[in-house]
Amino acid sequence: MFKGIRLMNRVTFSRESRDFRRTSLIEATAQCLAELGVAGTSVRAICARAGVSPGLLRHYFDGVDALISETYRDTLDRLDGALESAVAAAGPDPRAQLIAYATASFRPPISDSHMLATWIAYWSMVKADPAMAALHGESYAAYRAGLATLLGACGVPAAEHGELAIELTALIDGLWLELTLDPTTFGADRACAIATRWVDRVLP
Amino acid sequence: MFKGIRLMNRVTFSRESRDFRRTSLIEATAQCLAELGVAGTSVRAICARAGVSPGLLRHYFDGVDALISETYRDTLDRLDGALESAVAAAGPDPRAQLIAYATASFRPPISDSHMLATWIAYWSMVKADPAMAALHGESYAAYRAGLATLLGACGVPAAEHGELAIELTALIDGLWLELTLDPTTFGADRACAIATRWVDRVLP
DNA sequence: CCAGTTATTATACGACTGTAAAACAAAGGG
DNA sequence: CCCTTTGTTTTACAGTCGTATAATAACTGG
Repeated sequence: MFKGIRLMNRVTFSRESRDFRRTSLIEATAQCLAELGVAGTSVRAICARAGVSPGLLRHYFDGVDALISETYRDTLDRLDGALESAVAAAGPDPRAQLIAYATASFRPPISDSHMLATWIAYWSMVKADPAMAALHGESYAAYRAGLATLLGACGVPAAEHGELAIELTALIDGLWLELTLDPTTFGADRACAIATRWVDRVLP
Repeated sequence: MFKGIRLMNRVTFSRESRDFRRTSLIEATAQCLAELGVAGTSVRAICARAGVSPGLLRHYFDGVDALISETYRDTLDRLDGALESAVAAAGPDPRAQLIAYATASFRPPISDSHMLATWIAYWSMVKADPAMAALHGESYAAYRAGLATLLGACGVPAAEHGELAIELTALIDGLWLELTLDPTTFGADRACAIATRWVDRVLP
């Protein structure tokens, strides 16, 4: 009946690879941010979610800030993947690809009412951490470049790519922000319709 | 030489009215959020900024969350005032008024690179506090209603006011967000130009 | 099987948090 | 001048934070 019970009750554990642990912690971080917000996300919450003890975080990352930074990088990579998938699924028509790229932000996995908390965490750090600011700048530039390419394929003159890419990016960001802040104002379908209307207004 | 020195060194203080103290604390909160971000804003930071001791906050507000909520309300009131001023300064031309309303967000006092931290604090609470969510909803609806009125004055058919108001609001929010996140991507002038171009594309 | 390596747990630390409440003193009125 | 009211300071508390580190044990190779 008492077989296997330790007097000191230290938990048994299994060793995992460095990659496995880092990935688990990154995923746990994203989940905690999304579900608990910035205020509820702590070393203890993350490690509990990852199924490890709190001291482990500092073994694999320089600190909790470094972990959040890596999580941001991971999130951006996933977003890139989602955008590529959306465009590929749209088929060969340039207009359809542009609309797919533009409206991907209003669908899972990019849009989820929990994602605002995640982005709030990242934005908080962008102003304070040059590495995060650089990540943000690169990501934003890449997104706009993707839009510019698709606008070009739709016959928009090259001289207009830059401004229109900024404009459409801003429209998408603004719609996404309100969608996550308050999904009752308008829903994903309406956001898609608005973005599509913008595209059709602008295309030659 | 030792005249006026107390043995226990308790600080001298002066009494102020309830209104004065509440207003001081609200202003101190906005300043702390803007300059120190969410992570750096605490009861002690706010009260130091307001020139009072930390225990005073709980005398005048139910807690730090209630203070931030009031500060949000105050911020929204100030924004309303700034929008009204911008429109009044634009003169009687409907197009000029619409553009003034739309571009006010890219100029002080609405746009300031420190304001992102303030909005991040508010957004964090919108998802958790129904009163804050209600404030947000009312504010957003009022902003859109203002736009719809100005669009109407410019000859836009009534049936289009709703969608166009959402679209322009989103564009402004998205431009504002990027402007505060990274002012090097494009500046206030370029944001104003983009918003103005949208207006002229849409007006009959 | 044993020894060595190192992933992991457990624990402690200093610092900070928001809140609570006793003590003090500013201010006004009698 | 004295007393009362109450705004304000001071101090304490319980709790949480991220980090550091000693101890333990999982695992592999000889």
